[in-house]
Amino acid sequence: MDTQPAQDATPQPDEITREVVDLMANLVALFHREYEEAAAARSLTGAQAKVLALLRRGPMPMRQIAQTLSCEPSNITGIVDRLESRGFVTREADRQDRRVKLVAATDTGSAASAELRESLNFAREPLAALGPDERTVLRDLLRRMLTGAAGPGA
Amino acid sequence: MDTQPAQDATPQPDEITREVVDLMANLVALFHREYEEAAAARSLTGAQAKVLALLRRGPMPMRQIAQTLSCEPSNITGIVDRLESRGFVTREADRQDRRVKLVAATDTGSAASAELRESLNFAREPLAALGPDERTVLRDLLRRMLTGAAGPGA
DNA sequence: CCTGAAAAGTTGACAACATGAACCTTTTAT
DNA sequence: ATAAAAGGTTCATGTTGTCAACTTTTCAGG
Repeated sequence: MDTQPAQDATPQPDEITREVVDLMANLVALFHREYEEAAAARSLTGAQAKVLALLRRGPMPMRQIAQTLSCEPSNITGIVDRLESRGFVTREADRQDRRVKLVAATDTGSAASAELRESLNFAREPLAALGPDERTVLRDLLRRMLTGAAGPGA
Repeated sequence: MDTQPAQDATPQPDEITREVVDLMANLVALFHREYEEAAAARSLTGAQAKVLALLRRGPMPMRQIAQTLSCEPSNITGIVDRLESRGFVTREADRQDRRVKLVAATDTGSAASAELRESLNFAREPLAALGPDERTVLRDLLRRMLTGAAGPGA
């Protein structure tokens, strides 16, 4: 295990970084599957669950939803259509700017979202392998990673 | 900081766990977006890139691909169709069992996959916030989480 | 005031992904 | 030899995603 010097122009990623990326990819895949499953168990798709989760803090304009999820506004139209037709959200025009449609979760929607969130906390297998102290360390590391990047606050 | 005793039947998730789950969800979203972007930059979809990544270790039957990605075999048919039509993979019958179709990456396919993997290592913004020691700690934690769960080995 | 540019959402066409049922081929068991 | 089972594919259907064109509302100049 000789430490190889970073060569000239290419920022050669060290072994640790490479492995962390791989592990992360696996964890992301696992997380993603479980999220989809948990959503499906409540007859929601992943995308619908994500939108519903965004509305936990209050109503939000279509455009902002699209920006937060990094997709086209026209895509959100369809997702909200389906959520609305099932009574999970409502659409109403903003008083200040009538171009804006504020999407708000109904009680049913909030309940479904909260329930899903709770189920995630419990079903999350991977975390079971870590003790309290380790979770704290993990939390701090994740915090650093997220605030350093595109941290949307809170 | 009083340690609250686990109450009776409900495994009340502590604050730390809850926050870790939330952070994880954000990180997963970020990772996912970047993966899709990196794949799109090589005119691959996320699903296609995932399949191609699976073939890094050698040819694999359709069914096994489906199982690994937790989806229906019929879904893989389409994805492999598109990869094949672009020369990224080949399909050939297994000698032992001619029902089985072995999907193998072509040179072009392997190159694209490797390139994407490399680009991930470098583009991974969140990791930039962590120093070498912290990455090591993170790696160990992630390892524990994955081997404890449904670790498919390495 | 009025006209035109810009912003927010929606619509329509289209491709990819995902599922489930029905089907064909090959293997395996009886 | 025949039936059951396993691996893939096909078809129908629904959701997600993009892009371009369009409507409505707001805002900026003249």
